[in-house]
Amino acid sequence: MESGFESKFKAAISVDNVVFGFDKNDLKVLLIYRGAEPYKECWALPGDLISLDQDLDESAEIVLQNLTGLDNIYMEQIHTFGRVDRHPFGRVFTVAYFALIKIEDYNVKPSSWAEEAAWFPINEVPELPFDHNEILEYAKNLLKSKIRRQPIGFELLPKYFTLTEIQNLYEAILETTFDTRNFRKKLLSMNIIIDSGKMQSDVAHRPAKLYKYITKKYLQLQQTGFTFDL
Amino acid sequence: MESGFESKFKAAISVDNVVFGFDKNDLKVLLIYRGAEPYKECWALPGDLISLDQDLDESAEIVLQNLTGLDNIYMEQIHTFGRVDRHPFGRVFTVAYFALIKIEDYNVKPSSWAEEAAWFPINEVPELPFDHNEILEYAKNLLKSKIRRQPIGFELLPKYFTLTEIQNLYEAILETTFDTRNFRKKLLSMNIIIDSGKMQSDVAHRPAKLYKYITKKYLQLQQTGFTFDL
DNA sequence: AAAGTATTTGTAAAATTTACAATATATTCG
DNA sequence: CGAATATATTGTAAATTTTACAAATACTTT
Repeated sequence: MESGFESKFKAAISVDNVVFGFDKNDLKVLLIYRGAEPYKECWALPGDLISLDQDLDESAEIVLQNLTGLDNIYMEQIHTFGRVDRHPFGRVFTVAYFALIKIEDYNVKPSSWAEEAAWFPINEVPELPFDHNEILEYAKNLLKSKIRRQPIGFELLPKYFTLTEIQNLYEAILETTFDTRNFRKKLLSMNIIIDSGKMQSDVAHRPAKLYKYITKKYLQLQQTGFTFDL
Repeated sequence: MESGFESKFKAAISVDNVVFGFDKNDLKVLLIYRGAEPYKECWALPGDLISLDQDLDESAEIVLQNLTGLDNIYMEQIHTFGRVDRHPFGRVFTVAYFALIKIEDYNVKPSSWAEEAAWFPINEVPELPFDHNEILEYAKNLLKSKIRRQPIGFELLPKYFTLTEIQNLYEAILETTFDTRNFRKKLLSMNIIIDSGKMQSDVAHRPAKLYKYITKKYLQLQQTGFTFDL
C-alpha cells in the first residue's frame, strides 16, 4: 500500500507574498498584473514557483524582487496552503509570506512576467486567482493580531509621523476606533516614540507634532512582546 | 533564465507532527522510533512524505494516524521548513503541525514503519534527525505564546483536574512560577472552570477539589482570545 | 497523637484602565 | 483683518485590575 518515493517527488512549491503598506489612512496591499499563464491578465499576489536549489525563506525574497523590484525586504512566513486543486498545472503547495513596508521608501517596478505592480486599498482588492483571496484574508487577520502584541505599526509609517496618523493606522488595521486621549496616553507610556521636535506643515489647520520611534526600545519590545489593548 | 516547469515539479512534501501531552507535571511530546530509511533506528517526530492526492491538512491527520494510531486529532499547522539540504533523499519541504491531547484519553500504538511510539518529557528529548529539534523548538515557543492568549491548557488536562495541576501545567509550559493565590484568583475570574463537586482521593495529604471547564465559555473565549499575564 | 504534606483562602496598596470635553493653533474665506 | 474652519492637544476622578504577602485547613502516615 505504501507507494514508492517516485510518485511523491512530483510537487512544486510556490511562494506568495502579501506586502502591506499604509498611505493616506488606507491599509494597502501590493498586487501584480500577471503576464504569464495561468491566470494571465489578472491581478494577483506577487508569487511564483520557486527553484529547488534555494532555501525557502530566500526564495520568498527573490520572488518578490523579481516581480516587483522590492529589494531587501524582510519577509515573514505565515502559512502554507495545500489544497489539491489549488493550481491548474499540477500539485503546487504555496507558502505565504508577509511584509510591512513604508510605501514612500520604496519604488515598485514590475519585472519578469509581472506587467504591472500597484498598491490596492485593502477594501478594494478585486477577486484574485488561485486561493489568493483566502491568503490575503489570512494575512489580514495575522496582522490584526500581531499589531496588538508587537510594535510593528511603525514599519508601515514614514520616519516622522503624527499621533493622529498612527492612531488612524491602528484603527484601520483593527477596524475599530479609539478614544484619542487614552490612545495617546497608552502609546506614549510605552516609551517607544519620542517628539522629534519637527512639526507638520502645509496643512490647513493646527499642525501636529511629528514623532519618531526609538529604535533601541523598539527592538527590545519586539522581543519581549506587549499587549496593546484599549 | 526562467527555467521550465518540469524542473520545478520535483519536490516532495512531508508533514511532521508535534503532539504535546501532559502527565505528572511534565510536558511531553510524542515520538516514534523509525523503522525506515532515512535515519532508520532513530527517535523522531511522527512525520512522513505525503501522497499528492490529498489536501495538506488532511495529510497531517492521516500521517499521524498511520504512525501512532491516534485518530481524529485536531492538528493545527504551525510552520513550513524548507532548507535545501534538510532531507537526504531530495528536496523535501516539511509542514509542521501541532496538537494538544489528553494522554490518558488515547492509546498510542505504532504502525506502518514506526516501530515504537512513546511520550518523552520535553526536557529529555534526544537528538532528532532532520531538522526535528528545530521544529520541536518552534512548536514549544508557539505553545508558550498561545497558552497566554487562548484557554488551550485544558486540552492537555483530564476532564477533572485540580487547581494545582493546572498551575503546574502553566508553569511547565511557561517555564516560570506563579503566586498560588493570584493564579487562582485570575483563573477563576475568567469563569471558564467550575468546581465539579468531586474531590481528589488516594493522596497522602489534604485532598484537592476537582474542577472541570465550562465548554460554552471556553469556546467563546477561544474566539475572543484573552491574555493570561501574571 | 503528632508529624508530614499539600490545599485553601483575604486584604490592602499600587498600578492601570476607563470615561469624558474644553482649549489651542494653524489656514482659509469674506 | 477678523471670523470661520479644521484638526491637535491635554487632565482628572472613578473603577478596575494587579501585586505582594502568610496563616489555617484537612487528609495520611508514623
